[in-house]
Amino acid sequence: MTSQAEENYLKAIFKIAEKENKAVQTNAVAAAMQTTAASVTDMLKRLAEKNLIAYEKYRGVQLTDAGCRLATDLIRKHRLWEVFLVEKLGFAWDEVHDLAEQLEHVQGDELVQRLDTYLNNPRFDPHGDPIPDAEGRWEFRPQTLLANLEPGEQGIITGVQEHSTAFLQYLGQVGLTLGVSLQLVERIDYDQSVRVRLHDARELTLSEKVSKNLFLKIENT
Amino acid sequence: MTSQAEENYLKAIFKIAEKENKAVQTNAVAAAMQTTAASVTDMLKRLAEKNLIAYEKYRGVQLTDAGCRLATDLIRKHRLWEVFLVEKLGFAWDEVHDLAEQLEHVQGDELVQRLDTYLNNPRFDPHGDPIPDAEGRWEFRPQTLLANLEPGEQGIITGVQEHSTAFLQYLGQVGLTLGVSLQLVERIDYDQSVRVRLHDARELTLSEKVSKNLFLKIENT
DNA sequence: TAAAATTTTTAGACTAATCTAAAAATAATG
DNA sequence: CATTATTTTTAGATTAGTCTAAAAATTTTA
Repeated sequence: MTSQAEENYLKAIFKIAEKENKAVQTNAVAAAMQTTAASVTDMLKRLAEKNLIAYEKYRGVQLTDAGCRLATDLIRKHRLWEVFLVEKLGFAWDEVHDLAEQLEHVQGDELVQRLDTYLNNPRFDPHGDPIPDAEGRWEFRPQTLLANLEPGEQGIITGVQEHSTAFLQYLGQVGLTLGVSLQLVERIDYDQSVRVRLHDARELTLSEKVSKNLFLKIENT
Repeated sequence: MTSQAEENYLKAIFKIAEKENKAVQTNAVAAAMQTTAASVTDMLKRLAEKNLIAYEKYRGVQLTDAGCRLATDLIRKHRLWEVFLVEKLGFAWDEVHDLAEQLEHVQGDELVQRLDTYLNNPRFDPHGDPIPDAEGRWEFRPQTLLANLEPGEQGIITGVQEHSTAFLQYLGQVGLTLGVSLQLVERIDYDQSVRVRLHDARELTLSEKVSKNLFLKIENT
């Protein structure tokens, strides 16, 4: 059996490993978990003992197949619960993370399977992140940052890079949510901000920061 | 903040206090929590420190108003989640206890409130137990044990005294669930077993044990 | 009401998870 | 390549929650 603390470490390691394709460093985990390197070292020993990670002193860690599977299951549960909270209970997309963080630790395969069915086997969560299936596989969906669009190109919002409450709330306020279609009108050379046109012809100016955190699926017009 | 362990103790104390109207004994808590008296004593000190119980050495405990409120909130959450699991996810009434036991510890007032609304503010859980409202109050519903019915009297099943999987499964197998209407045909003197007639004219013989664990609302015919 | 039985508490130890401070290993730099 | 700087690990403590075994308090019984 894995404790909640262990599960949280596994998830953190998985997410760091997703971005960098080298062994995950102790300090990176400490930063992600908001704790000290010493605590991380202790936990890494425990996880290695349980064969959930391959750990070599001073050399960083990698998830084993078992650890990777556990992490994937956690992410599956987290994202399914997020769908539930938004679709069924009517929470906003910036309100569900902390609740899902708790719900993902509830044990019960049957529960996850039934929840999945109840939600009609969603493949993406309310932030556009893919939901692993019962076998731990998930769908890859090609998407581009708004920052990489050429003027004139058009796309549908499919996800966010940053998940902060502030960013999600801002997007919600200006009417940018998943599925919204927009066209890049112009990129300002001076500060790399972008002017975009929405479906209803309304125009918005978005900072470079925003454009580098918003994913779109480019539409052929 | 209260830990899950603390919450479980509060709930156990609440449930024992519900039945006996004297101070709750250490050993009773130990039995309910399936642990030792020594562990209970340790926990009682912690809970007293937090003013959740009134504790006097060797004299047993009572919940304070704060402790009682916390216990009630937990029961509210537990029973709401049970409704969710049965009504929305299609679990059987004998499968939901352990899952609800985990879900009840998820923190978030907004979550509970929205869940309650989503489920149409149910007043009773799948076993017929009352669900406290957001203020901690619940509905009293007069009900009688099948064992106390007179021959000829008729009633609707409203709840169970015992919550064991075995009992619930047995009831399910013979078609006895909440809302089922039945009439007491005869009580056998020899072993106090009862013969009952269902709505569809089918007759069943139920042991004394069953009749002492099944609640009914008597119907005036 | 004194002895026996029961209940409860204390004492001391253990594990998981965390911390700070110091030591050790690795990486970076002049 | 020797010396900093950084990263990581160890050492030693702390807290919550649990345990066993023994001591203390209370209750029951003769």
